[in-house]
Amino acid sequence: MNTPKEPTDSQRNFFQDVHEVVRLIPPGRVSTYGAIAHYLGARHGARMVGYALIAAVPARGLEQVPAQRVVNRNGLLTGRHHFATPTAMQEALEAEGVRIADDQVQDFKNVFWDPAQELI
DNA sequence: TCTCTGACTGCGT
DNA sequence: AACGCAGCCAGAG
Repeated sequence: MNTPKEPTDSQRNFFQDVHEVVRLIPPGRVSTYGAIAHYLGARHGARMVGYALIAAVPARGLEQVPAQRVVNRNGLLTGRHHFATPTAMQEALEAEGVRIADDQVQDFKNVFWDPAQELI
């Protein structure tokens, strides 16, 4: 059987794959949806990466999937509204040493962590 | 069953 | 340089 309870192994695999990459992001560093999508093959589209994070909702365990370390290509905390609190994402990053200003990561290029380059 | 939106990005005009 | 559009896949109405 194919476990009808699950949508499809392929989809679920993608979700878990994203979670794994996000989990590999070191503290004090941030990554982007596009970087992760590209690392996975860029065939899913950055959108799905963000969508996968929704399934990874930190509400279940922030340490399990540090989605706060994932921002858009502009270094903007686009998904902060999805956290338990609108400032949870910012505070979580600041707690790790990442400076945030106006919902935007400072020195983004400096704290940017590319899985395809660092996690070769 | 069809349509729309959504934690995005890159390209074209 | 700035603005707009199309592409990616999946879940919800």
